Formats: sequence, structure tokens, C-alpha cells
Amino acid sequence: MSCANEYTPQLRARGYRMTSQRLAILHVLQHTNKHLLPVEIYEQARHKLPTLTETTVYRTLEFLAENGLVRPALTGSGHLAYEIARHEHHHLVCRNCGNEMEVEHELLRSMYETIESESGYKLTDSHLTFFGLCPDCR
Amino acid sequence: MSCANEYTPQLRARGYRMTSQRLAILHVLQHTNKHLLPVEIYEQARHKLPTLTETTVYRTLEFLAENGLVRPALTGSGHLAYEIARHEHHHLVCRNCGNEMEVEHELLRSMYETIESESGYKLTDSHLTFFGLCPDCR
DNA sequence: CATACTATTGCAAGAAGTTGCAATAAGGAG
DNA sequence: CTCCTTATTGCAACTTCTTGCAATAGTATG
Repeated sequence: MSCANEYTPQLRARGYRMTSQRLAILHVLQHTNKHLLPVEIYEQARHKLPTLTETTVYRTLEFLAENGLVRPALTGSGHLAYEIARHEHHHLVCRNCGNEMEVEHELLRSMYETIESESGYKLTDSHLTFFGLCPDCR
Repeated sequence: MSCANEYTPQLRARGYRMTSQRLAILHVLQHTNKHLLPVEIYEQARHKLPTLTETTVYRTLEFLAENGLVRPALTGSGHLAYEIARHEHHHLVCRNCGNEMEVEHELLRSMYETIESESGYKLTDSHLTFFGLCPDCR
């Protein structure tokens, strides 16, 4: 079917199934390097799988995010967009021109530790978006 | 009118107006210590101002957030909730029981500096939510 | 390969959030 | 206090997102 098949065993191991819908959505996300809105994913995946519905796209994205195959990110306008889960990172968005760059999760490791020891919580994940002015706009 | 009147000069200074709608919404947020969803704010503010509409609530919250009077926060289910802007802080949510605590922004200062020097961006604000397991659930 | 179990999907209805535009009302000026 | 400018609101239509439920289709088993 597709290169996205590498994900099948990951789902199986957790008792879930690989379906053509999940495959189509993963495929779209694998072949872009930016994060996409649910509608954009729907439009693109529909080319491969015309029977796909928006409902399924929303549910699938939430499902894939819970299982760590994709990552949600908050856009500047406050909407959720998704991207394939590669190395863990966060986003830094320019408030002026909208330009974006990635912030390596590694940079935040010591902060994670500080928060854990101060709070007593065991951190599992986080949802971080930083806003600012890029070098060109400041 | 209300204790929220302290905000009037802040808006005036920026060329905006204080209105009964903004006052009612600020009032609601001032008298709770948790963050509220737009619908909840609408329901509560409506008691004081029955002519208020949901449209206005959404627009007002976005406006107040842009002007630093309220802060948006992402809930566990991925929705935006709002709270009055007091000291700057972020949220730590338990993935198991939903319990929440605040993370002082101060704790993140050195990370902010690291990000600024690595990226060349000037950070203005951020949208951070941490997830994990609270002491009781871990 | 046929059967059964149940995870997953599609549909339809509904809830939440957004947008354009004409009407309203802050608040500065006379 | 009245008039004028224009920021802000309410309305209505629309888009986006969510939910319940019956139908569908992966996949394990015999």
C-alpha cells in the first residue's frame, strides 16, 4: 500500500487496527514537512481515498496523537494542526510575519526536571508554543 | 459598575473603549480562580447582562487576550479556556484525574533565555501546557 | 477459507466557533 | 448637553468540530 505501513505493527501491538483511512492520513502527513489543519489533511487524503469523511479525519488525528504517531500543535490563530511525530520538538512562531521554527525538546530537558521536582508530577508530554519576533522582524 | 473598572484606563490608553459587555466578562473572570470555557463565561455573564451574545463573548475574549487582560490556556481536551491575567504562569494537568496546578513562569526564565539565544528570536509570550501524572496518580 | 468478535467508520444531527455587515453606543469636541 | 466619529455589538448565515448509533471491515481462531 504505502510507506506508512511501518506503523501497522505499532498499532497492532496495542490492540488497534490499521485501516485504509489511517494509512491515507499518515501518508499525507509523512509527505509534508509542515503541520496541516484537519481540513487540509482531509482534502489531500481524499484524493487517495474518496470515501473518507471529515468525521473520521478528526477522530483519527486524535487517535494517532494519543498513540504518539502524530503530534498536535497550536497555530497562531489558536487552532490545532498536526504533523507526523519525528523527533520531539516544539514551535516558535513570529507574531509579526508568521514565520516558524522548531525548538528542540532537548533544550527543555532541565526545565522538565525542575518542574517535576517542584510539583511532584511525573511529566509525560507537553503542548508548547512560543511566540516572539524573528530576527528579521525584531 | 464593578470592580473590573480598574481596566478601563488600560483600554483607553490604547484607544479602545470600555463597554458593559467587556465589564461583565471581566467581572466573571475576576470572581473565579479557575479558567473557564467561552460557554461558561457566556452563561455566567448573561445573568448580569442578558443581552450579551456568544459572538461577543468569543470576540471579547480574543480581544482581551491580545491586550493582556486575560490569558488563554489549552484544556486537556484541546479547547481554549480563559482566566484573568494575574501573575504569569502555565498549567500542569494530570492525564489521569484531570487535576491541575500552576507552574510559575519564573521557573522557565532560564529556558526562555536559552531559546532566545539559540534562535535569535525575541520571545514575547508563550502558550505552555504540561501533561503528566500527579503525585496521587503516579 | 469461513466465522465471530469488536474496533472503526459513515451518517445525520447538533454544538461550538467564525465572519460580514448594518445598527448601536462610547467618549472626544464644540 | 448635543453632535460626530468610529469602535463595538448583534444578527444571521456559515464553517468547523463533536457525538450517538447502526453498518462495515480488520484480524484472530478453528
